[in-house]
Amino acid sequence: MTEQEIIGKGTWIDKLASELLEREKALGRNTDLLRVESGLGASGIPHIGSLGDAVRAYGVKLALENLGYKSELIAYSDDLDGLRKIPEGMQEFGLEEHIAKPVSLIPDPYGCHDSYGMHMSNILLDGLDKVGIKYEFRRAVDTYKQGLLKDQIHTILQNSVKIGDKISELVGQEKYQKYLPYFPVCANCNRLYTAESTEYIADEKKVKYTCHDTEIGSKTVKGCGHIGEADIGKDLGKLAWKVEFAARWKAFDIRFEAYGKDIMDSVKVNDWVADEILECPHPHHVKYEMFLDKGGKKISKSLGNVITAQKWLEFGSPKSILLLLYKRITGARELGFDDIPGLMSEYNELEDIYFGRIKVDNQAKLVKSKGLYEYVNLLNPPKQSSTHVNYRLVVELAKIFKENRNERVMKKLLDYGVIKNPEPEIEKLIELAGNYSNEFNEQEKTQVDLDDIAKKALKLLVEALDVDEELEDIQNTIYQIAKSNGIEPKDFFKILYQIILGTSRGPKIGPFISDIGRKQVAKTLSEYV
RNA sequence: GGGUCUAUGGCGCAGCCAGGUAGCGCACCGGACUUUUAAUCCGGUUGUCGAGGGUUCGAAUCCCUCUAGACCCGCCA
Repeated sequence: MTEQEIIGKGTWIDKLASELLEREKALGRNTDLLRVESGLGASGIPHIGSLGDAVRAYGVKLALENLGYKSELIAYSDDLDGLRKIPEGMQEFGLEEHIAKPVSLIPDPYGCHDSYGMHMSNILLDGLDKVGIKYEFRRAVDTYKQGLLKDQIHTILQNSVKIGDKISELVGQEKYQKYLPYFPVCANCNRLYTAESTEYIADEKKVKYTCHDTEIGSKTVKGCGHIGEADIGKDLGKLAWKVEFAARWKAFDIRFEAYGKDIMDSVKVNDWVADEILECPHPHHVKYEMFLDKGGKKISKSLGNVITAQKWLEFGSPKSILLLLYKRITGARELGFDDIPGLMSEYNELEDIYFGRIKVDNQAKLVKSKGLYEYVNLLNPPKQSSTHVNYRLVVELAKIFKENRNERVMKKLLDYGVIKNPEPEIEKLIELAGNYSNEFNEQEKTQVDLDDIAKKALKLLVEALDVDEELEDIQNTIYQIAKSNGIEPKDFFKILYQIILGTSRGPKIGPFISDIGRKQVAKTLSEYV
């Protein structure tokens, strides 16, 4: 591979940006400002996958800028979507009565935002802020209220028959051969979906509707019987997803949008609508797989396995999230909090490559790794490398030291010669790794089988540890006690590890006992005698 | 019914999207060190890269077919 074949920073993001540019040039469009878009769901608690959509779109924006173009990320909250079901863990808020209402018209159950939808969007925006992503925030509710899509809605409704047929042809959904792809919000009961559009009055730009019972999932939602007209430029109502993106792409002049494979069909239809009905070439796309929960491993029962950015950041750095999202886009991936330690180390490794401390022979791979490092730092990499401490090591130490953790773990790291000075960065790492060890290394109190001989030996050890003067050699003491009581030293050590650490192995036990404190260990052991 | 992804030592995975020496962790084996456990350190073994075909000087990587599994869509957004 030669130098000139490498585009930008050599990552998939650069390749995508360059494809986008070539396409724009071929289309002959103005490239003064290349907008990229990310949709934010607002009906449920945002998963890390929703964050990924925006983070990756931001990556493309960075790549475009790096190639010399101006770009901007629009984060668009779909807060006119109706609430379809009550999310896990939110049963107690009495949201039943708000089913089918736009999430921006439902009060915030937590009382801290102007609506339910804004509360949810805000969790995502907060996540973006925390990892350093910059964006222009827009809301569906404002977009429709201000009539920003009215021309596109008009064109779409005038062509509804053609569109309905095409939807049926492309994805096999026949619904829009019968109904208009526009859902008014009922002026009487505020519900979406119950109000069924029956007719479009093109001259007045109004949609006639009737509010009646409808099925959402397996439940029936009551309509109020209201018959009304909705002005597409003023009144609340929204396009069906199958055509809405296209309208938005044209109105906002969007040139790139990534999408998850779950909405592949919608994108296919919207691309056609944009190209053929609205006569505005659809944006460049990339499809990504969904993150899946780890099969069989229940990581966080209480939280229902939802991985939010906020939860992730209790254990991992913002960069670990960015690395996860930028290292790859293809491929199905099972994701869990137990990926954090690996990502934390991988970041350090990338940093070493970037600063030349690790040699990489393959030139293309070197460029790619360096590029990835730069993207993880949002193309603003540090001037010098940070101090590296292995995350897993800190987790192990945090497991041992629960009291005065920061101080004692730091001291151990200094003793081991892993670090030269205590640094705030390391403190943060101890905090993260400490949270991780608290959450995932719950040691079930192992049932330790002790016979009388073992108990006697244990008792002798307790007495030996529980004296005031310093012990010369705890390691040897343990060994001697085992031997003189007819226990295999191997078995005796195993018993001690089981009691102290809940595992059958561990660090060299003499110095380890000193670290924890002799008296403390004596106390723990005495509970088994 | 339509679609997407995945398949790489015993186990878990990376590498594939821009073809160029098949890698990592765990496990396993050997050695060093410690009077003796464990830990640690050093070294080592383990592969028809799911099957078959094609492109190429060269394929885990690109293309086609097949097999198995997972997921998504076929309510709605």
